[in-house]
Amino acid sequence: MSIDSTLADSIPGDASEAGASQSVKAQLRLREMILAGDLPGGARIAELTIVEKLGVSRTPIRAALMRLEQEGLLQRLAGGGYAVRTFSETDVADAIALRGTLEGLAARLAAERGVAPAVLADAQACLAAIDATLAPPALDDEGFSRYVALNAHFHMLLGRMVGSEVVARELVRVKGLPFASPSAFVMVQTHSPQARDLLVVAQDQHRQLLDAIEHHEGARAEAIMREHSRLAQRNLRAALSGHASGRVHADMPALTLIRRG
Amino acid sequence: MSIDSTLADSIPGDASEAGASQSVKAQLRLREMILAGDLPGGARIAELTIVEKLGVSRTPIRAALMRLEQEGLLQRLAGGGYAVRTFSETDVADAIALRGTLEGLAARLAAERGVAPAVLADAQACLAAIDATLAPPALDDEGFSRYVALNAHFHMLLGRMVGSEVVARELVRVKGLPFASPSAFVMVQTHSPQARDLLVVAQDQHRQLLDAIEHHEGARAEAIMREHSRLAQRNLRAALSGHASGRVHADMPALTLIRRG
DNA sequence: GCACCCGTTTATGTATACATAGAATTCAAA
DNA sequence: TTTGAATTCTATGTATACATAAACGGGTGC
Repeated sequence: MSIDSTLADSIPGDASEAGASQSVKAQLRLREMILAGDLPGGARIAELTIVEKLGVSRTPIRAALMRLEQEGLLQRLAGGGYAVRTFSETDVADAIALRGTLEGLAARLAAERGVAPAVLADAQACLAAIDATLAPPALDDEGFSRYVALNAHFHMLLGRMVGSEVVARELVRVKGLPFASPSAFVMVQTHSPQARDLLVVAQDQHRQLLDAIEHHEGARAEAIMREHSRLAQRNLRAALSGHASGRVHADMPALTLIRRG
Repeated sequence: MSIDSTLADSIPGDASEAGASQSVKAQLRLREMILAGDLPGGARIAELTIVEKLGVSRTPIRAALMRLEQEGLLQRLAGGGYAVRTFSETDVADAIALRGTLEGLAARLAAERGVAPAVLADAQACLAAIDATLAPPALDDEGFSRYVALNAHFHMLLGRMVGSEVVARELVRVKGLPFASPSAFVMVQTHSPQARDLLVVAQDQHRQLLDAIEHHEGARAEAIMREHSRLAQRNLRAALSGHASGRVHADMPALTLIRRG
């Protein structure tokens, strides 16, 4: 089971900077800068500024900017050029709901059409690994990190369970937004006492989902995934209240882009 | 009520070629060529070929190709470059289901959150116009064309009824594929006796949708939109059987891109 | 002192030249 | 004749020069 492959998709070629084309490197570095808050939300992005910051010419920069716009991180301005997009609290909630809806569709289709045994086995193995991670009564930071990676992997496998290329594609797109990803706000709860319990609940939903899919229970599978996405909504709210109280979490750079309304 | 504005969105700036930037013009012309079958499905697209065909330089061509890939009409090849994407029958069905699911989400959100009276009034006016179009007992080609335009307008208004920018955005994206649009295969049925009846059914669903939204009946609104999208599935099947029998409809250029499995 | 106009500057849009990697073709040798 | 290797050609990735439009600032006139 290749967990690391989770990180590699959505970017053409390898995600590591070595050997990647200039435009991909620029895309990665720009995204990093945006998420790190180096380019604050709403700030106008001028090509020439980026050129002298990254040291590559305008052509690959332009390509990277176009892709980041498609990704949803940038916004075209009226007179040309881009700005770092900001998101209202409602935007984030809607993005999570959108992901839940799409994952619900994916789950239903997988249940109705059946799933290749190999993928199903991968999913079972992934859930077993999550169980192992959740075994200790209290989790350290490394345990949470492991959970995040495995959780992302499981949700990626859901994309593989859908027979549909079209749906899988759109699913990847929606998960692209930094805070719409399945494990976006998990780290925020790390230091709360109920943190592990939330993950236990999530993991149970994972198991029920697989059970529903295996028994071709489409409606049940869909309902589970929708409800599953509401865990992210809860974590979002927790993250934002932490944000309001001034505690900006280093693990959650995307919080910078969320404007409180 | 500006019906024509329906056609203009999804393209930055004005859709008419005059005054548009070279890259937008190239994008429009390329899409036209693909849909017309000038660039057959699966064919590799070389930048230089397009350059000499359209007479603009590589830079705007590259931008246009990137956008068309994002739109779903082109596919990146492994060694760089693009190919005209083809779609299986299942792909098309999935795309329609995907649209139905997203429109269902939009309808539910609209119902739950409420809709601005002005937009609701626009929608009512649109439905009245459709009623007028469907009034005669038999429809000529011009009547069907009118229906298609009004139907597209109504579905566009659904995007405006969602409070959510994020959802509306994704909805536009999904409707971008030529055969996933709400009135994609309507014209195919033109010469069948039950053609008008299908539109009457669709229009009734429109009315029930608005009723559900006005009464904040979220689940009902969602269910209606999902079922509504199944009309397109039916039309798709009819179109493909016509396609199989050799009758290629001039009104349905997108059929060229669908490969029969 | 304020407003308007003109020039300058800076941004993006476009064209094109150069570099490099991959594919295809051709020639030679077995 | 077939296979392999080398060369050439072609396609994309990259850099940069040029054009144009918009915005900012300064100057002048009222």
